[in-house]
Amino acid sequence: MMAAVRSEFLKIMQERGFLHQCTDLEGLDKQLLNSTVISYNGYDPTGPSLHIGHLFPVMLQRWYQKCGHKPIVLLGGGTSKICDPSGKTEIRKQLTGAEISSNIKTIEGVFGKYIPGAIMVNNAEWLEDIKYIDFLMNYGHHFTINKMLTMDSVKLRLEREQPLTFLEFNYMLLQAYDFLELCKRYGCTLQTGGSDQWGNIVNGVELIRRVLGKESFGMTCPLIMTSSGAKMGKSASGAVWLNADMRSPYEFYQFWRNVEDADVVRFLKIYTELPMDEIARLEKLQGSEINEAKKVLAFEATKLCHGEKTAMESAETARQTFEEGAAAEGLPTITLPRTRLAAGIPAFALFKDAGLAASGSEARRLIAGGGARINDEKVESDQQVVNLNSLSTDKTIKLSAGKKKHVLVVVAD
RNA sequence: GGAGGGGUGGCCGAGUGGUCAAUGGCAGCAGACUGUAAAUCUGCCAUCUUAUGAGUUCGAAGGUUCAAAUCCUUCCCCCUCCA
Repeated sequence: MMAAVRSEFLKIMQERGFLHQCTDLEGLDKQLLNSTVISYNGYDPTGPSLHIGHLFPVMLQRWYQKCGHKPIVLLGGGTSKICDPSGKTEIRKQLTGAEISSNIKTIEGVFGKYIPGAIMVNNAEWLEDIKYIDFLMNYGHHFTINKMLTMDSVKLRLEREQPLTFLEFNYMLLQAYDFLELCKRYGCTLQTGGSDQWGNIVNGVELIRRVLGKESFGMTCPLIMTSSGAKMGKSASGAVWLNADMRSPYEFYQFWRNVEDADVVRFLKIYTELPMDEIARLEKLQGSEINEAKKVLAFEATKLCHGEKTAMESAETARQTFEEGAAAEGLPTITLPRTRLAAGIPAFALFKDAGLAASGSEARRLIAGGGARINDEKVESDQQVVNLNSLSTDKTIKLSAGKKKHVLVVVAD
């Protein structure tokens, strides 16, 4: 059983399911109790937005700040050029400098929302100018190949007989160096991360001890999977991004609204800031009542990401759409010129244009499978023509692919 | 450097001259059942064009053949063992 912790932060981590491993739980607890501790969590800007998978450490850092400590958000502008082999079975494509800096630009805003005022640094700042010989001389002797080979990230690749390049092999050294650098610059003594980061984190703690003779800590969160074993963050139509221009708040809301029963409570603890006793109350719900808990989850999570007003709008859109079967305004929308509609559009083409199918063929398949509806009426043929007569009284056409995906077509004069 | 094994659709993995756009599993999509859940059952699932259609696939390029993912040649890449 885990030792009883006394600091507010660790208590929260424990009861909400954030805690997986810690290099020295008691020691860290004491530090947190006695002083303001500075910690960091690294994010590699590998995409143009963070997605739900990133939210776990973000929430962790948010709590950390709330508990009166100082979180540093480290953007891996330098390390993402290398690709972390941790948790990956094969090499990922390398990013160019331009991609990385454009990613950083779009990602930064999200941190501002979740962890306002956090220190943000980019490790390119110190990694870019590293001199190879100097680096080897100063730090190379602190690492042994023997130990590096025992690291899961390395061992796994070797066992699976998948190539691990020297480039990737170096990732852990650079991450350890990051921690050391942040310790020197900001007095950072705690690194957090996902459980796949454990090896990298431990290396950093070790390096700090050897180089600075200073104690530091590492803490990881469990790898979050859905109950059915899927990785967090993907939905039917791809990653669930946090940036509103890549995934609308309504869709973000729907992602949470649609989680499996078995995940609701766990997600409430992690992805919302609802008090524990409130969560305990929701936990007691049974059967279809669980939908209430899902609504709370969806609303709270959306509120954190997109603000309360938007969350309410999303909830309302969902309510109208699913509980009233209406064509709610907040649904994703496409606009068509009146002339085009007047000329008549075959159903399959319209579904394609609305983004409900990736190609004409896919739209045909959807229609053939009986999953396509126009204004809630099943589309019988892909040749069925949609024209001005299809407009409902409020000048829109509601297209549905399956029961959950709806798009409104509005006409522009 | 030598010997051997291998590269097949998002992934795993069959197929070793025609019946192969390619068995099966996973993932995905849709339908039924439900609670906007899970499980289960059913259908779809390389791609594309308004289609009982089409040009293009089995690492790459050539060749043999009426006919190739399957045979031959060259090349690229990966793995194992030996040096």
